[in-house]
Amino acid sequence: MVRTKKTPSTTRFSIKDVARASGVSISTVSRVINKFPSVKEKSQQKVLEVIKQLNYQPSLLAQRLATGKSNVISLIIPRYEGMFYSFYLLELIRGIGTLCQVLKLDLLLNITDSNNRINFNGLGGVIFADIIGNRIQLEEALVSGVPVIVINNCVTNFAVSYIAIDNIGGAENAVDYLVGLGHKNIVHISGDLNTQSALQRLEGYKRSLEKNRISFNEGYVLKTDYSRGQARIAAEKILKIPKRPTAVFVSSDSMALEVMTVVVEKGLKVPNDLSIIGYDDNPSGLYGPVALTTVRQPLVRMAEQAVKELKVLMDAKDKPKIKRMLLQTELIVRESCASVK
Amino acid sequence: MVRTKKTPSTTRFSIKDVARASGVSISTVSRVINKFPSVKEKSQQKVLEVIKQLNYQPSLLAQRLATGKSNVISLIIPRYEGMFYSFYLLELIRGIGTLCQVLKLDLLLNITDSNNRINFNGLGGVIFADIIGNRIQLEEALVSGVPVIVINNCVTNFAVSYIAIDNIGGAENAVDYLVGLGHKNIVHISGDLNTQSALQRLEGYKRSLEKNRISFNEGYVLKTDYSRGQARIAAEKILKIPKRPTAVFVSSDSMALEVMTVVVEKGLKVPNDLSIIGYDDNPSGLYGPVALTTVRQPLVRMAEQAVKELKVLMDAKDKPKIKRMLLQTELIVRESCASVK
DNA sequence: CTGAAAGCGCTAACAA
DNA sequence: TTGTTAGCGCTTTCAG
Repeated sequence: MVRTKKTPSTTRFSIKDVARASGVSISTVSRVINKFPSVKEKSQQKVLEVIKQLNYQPSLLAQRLATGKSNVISLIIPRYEGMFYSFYLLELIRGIGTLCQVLKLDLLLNITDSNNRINFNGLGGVIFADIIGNRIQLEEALVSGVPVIVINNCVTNFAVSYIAIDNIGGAENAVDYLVGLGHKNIVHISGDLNTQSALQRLEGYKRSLEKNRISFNEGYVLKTDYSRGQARIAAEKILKIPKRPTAVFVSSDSMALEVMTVVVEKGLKVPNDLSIIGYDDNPSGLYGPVALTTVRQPLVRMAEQAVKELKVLMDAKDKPKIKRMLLQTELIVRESCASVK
Repeated sequence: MVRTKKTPSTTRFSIKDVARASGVSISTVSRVINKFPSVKEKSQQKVLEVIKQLNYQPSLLAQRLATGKSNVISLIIPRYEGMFYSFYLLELIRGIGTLCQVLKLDLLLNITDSNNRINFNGLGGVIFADIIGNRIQLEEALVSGVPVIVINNCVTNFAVSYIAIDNIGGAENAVDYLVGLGHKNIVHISGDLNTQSALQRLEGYKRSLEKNRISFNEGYVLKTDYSRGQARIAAEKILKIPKRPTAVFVSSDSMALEVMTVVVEKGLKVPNDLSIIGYDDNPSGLYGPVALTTVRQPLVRMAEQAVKELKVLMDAKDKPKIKRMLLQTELIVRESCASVK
């Protein structure tokens, strides 16, 4: 029976049209599309020609439905205030997006908070760009059975693969560097301690002190929410400490820059009056009164690794075992730290 | 005939399972899913219950294939060097992503250059985040018939809706402001003149000069590729101009910051020795020796407008007519410009 | 108010 | 090497 003609959002040709126009069966067209070697040269030629002529593109929808496998992956981004104010996310998207293009994966973006049920049905895989505030989604993803990979967070309470950055080591190196320059009076401006990164950087700070036999002073840890405003407050506090610290390890570059600004405002000099070391290798660290010494995280590499690993999970026949990777940071020495005698 | 069981990437329940478990037909389940009013209270209850129990989620793929309409939109991002070094893109993604979530649109990300054929089949709509280097894709999209909207570029040679920012006006205002402060000797550091934005900002600069009866001097336009490196070179050239300019209008904040750094390095003062005005309202403009006066673009609003407009196109029964919108900028006065007597 | 059945565009046995 | 056909999971007439 003839059905009323549908009006698809984009009126295009289907495999049937191609088959008809090239005088072969649908299957043959399908074979050509999927590059089966068994198609006779001649038929292939003809089909390819028609495809070009009609400007035909196979419907991904139908392909996926038929094969039962999807090459769509979703990048799940927490709708977290700080998220869009770091350049972290952009680097991530760049890394993931670029690699997806190469691997012929479709990248779906999902900016979401915990109130949002997301439909994992039909997804080939999922990447969580951090999981702050998205634990529920992670749980649901896991239950649904899609391949999942978590980025930038060492998730221990779920059986899931992750790829993160060695924040503890990075922070430890940074403080070690300061100690190496002769500093003993080192404060730390921490980020939002609800985030794992801030927690780990604080831990790295402590470890370095301990290793270097410098006693840890609770009052030397200034807590912030990663915002510039709180960085400013912290900086002012630091400058009021009786025996003024000679160095500060700041949990993010943007905060470090704010600290630098405050210091300069007070008529003091960086690095002579205060050495500052940041974290992130944010490009804007190159501006400011003096170029910021900082810790670089391999964000793009982390992103790419995540996609590669996800692809492995997606292609795996049987359930592969969980992988947990930690990427190392790199100390970027510029001009905001001086040695002290 | 019984087929070999498929192994879909995610093994989940189908509408059939729900139908069976609730003792109704597939159609009834479908009606419940789609909130048809004609379903008997009792059946509905039962179905809903089973759905919850099985944790069933309808396959978007199948839905789309069956209805012939897709609520997937693709954001096409040129793989353009500068793209990922501005915060433009992040703001865009934030605006678009957030609104998509609200409107229940799936957002696909497509980072691509002109070598890449993208499959518009199955897409509900397309947004071009600028079209530098993606003219071919735009053309193909238009041919394919998907609803298209272009952002940040006044495309005149294609019959397509766009929503862009009034760069000419923004630049003109900036220079007017400088003139208002008494400056007559104003240079311009332009961006990559292959981009429309740079071209328009240059145009705005010229218009302001003309309007204010200041003669235009070709040598007062320093051309760059929007990079910091070239900004530095430009800044050095400016400082060598015999009768030193008193103000500079820079085509981007990041370049303006570099100029500021150079000026400070030479032992000069901003804004007393040189007034600087940027463009973008990049958050990092708040750091640096002095807070940067700049031109703010309504990026998030532009992004949201684009999605809204695209939705209109997607929902339209008949072909709606082309819309072209220009959003106004806002001058953000901070401390990098001084008046001159 | 509900069910049967066709069909969306494609893939993948199976048979020829 | 190719065509036939069932079926992916859903929507949508059409009949009841």
